[in-house]
Amino acid sequence: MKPDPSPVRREIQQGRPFRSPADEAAVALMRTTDLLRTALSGIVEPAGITLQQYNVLRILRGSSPEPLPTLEIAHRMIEHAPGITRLLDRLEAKQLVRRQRCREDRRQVHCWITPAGLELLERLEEPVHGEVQRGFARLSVADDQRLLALLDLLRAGIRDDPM
Amino acid sequence: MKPDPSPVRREIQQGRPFRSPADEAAVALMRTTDLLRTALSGIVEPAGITLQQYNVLRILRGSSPEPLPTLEIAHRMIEHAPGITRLLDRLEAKQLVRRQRCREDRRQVHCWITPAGLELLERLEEPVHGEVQRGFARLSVADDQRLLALLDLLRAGIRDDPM
DNA sequence: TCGAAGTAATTGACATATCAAGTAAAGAGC
DNA sequence: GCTCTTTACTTGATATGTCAATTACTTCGA
Repeated sequence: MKPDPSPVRREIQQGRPFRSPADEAAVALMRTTDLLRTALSGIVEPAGITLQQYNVLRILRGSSPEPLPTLEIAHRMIEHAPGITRLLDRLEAKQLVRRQRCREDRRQVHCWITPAGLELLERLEEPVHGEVQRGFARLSVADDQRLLALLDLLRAGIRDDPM
Repeated sequence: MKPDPSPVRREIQQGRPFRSPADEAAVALMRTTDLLRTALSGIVEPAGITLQQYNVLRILRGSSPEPLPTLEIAHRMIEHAPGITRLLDRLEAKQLVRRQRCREDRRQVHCWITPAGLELLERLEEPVHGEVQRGFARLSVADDQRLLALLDLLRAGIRDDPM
């Protein structure tokens, strides 16, 4: 009797087994994140911002009332974002952030979150948190921490592999 | 003495702690996947295709020599892809897939991978597998399986939460 | 203090993604 | 066989992402 293919293999209807557990975990990782992103986008986008824009607002709230220079925001983002300037253009157009060229170093542009931005974040806080809680409902707190530890290891491995 | 902030918190320079372990794991998940995607894109894109296109080619190789209808490919993709038609347009332009309207059901369009597509996949096979192995080098096989199990649980939770 | 090198951010050209509407064919019900 | 619904895409409009080149400013080093 054939062994049951794993959940990931069933989901993507892959006939052959994966070449290694790491390959299977890599696919599972991307699928899972895609699902999570889709779920969170579904909460954040009705409010008129993308998940990345939401992330930028949270970063700016974190430093507020201090401003952050543009590229510092890019560095702190969850997902690598080369289009940071235009992303900020859009947030500024929606009046959710304010920008001003820095006086001490005139190459930099400082960004702040506006009161409207703070208010929007506040409105989204509970729904986003709730969605994450529901998504993770089947994992215990210990599971969350195991997952976290594995992901930390993985990031360390990906980063210092010579690409 | 202050407790050391977790790796994720240090990476995104977040001052305040996360609201729950699940929230922190969600951020870690997105960061980790972004890193992995970037690393894999770095291997696949020099060959002239995106990671999503690579994924489509692998799906078509999986079913080859049988063709797959367009939307069936979309269903099997790792990452949800509404732009499947144009994605296939690009692969067809590169002569990596071939399409033909289905005779039995003329609404469907059948897609095959071409010999050039198969050859490209073969060239990328080792580098991609190698990159995954190196990235996962710090995790044991048992770790890979733990990670996989946690991700399977998580996907199940995200899917049947009423969004 | 002058030029070379480095940084911070912007811009332009182009590729890709997203969403809503449209088209064509198949199937279901009478 | 004739409408109605559903399915399987396709298309157009628009937003967003990506990469390379450019501008403006600072810093470093002789």
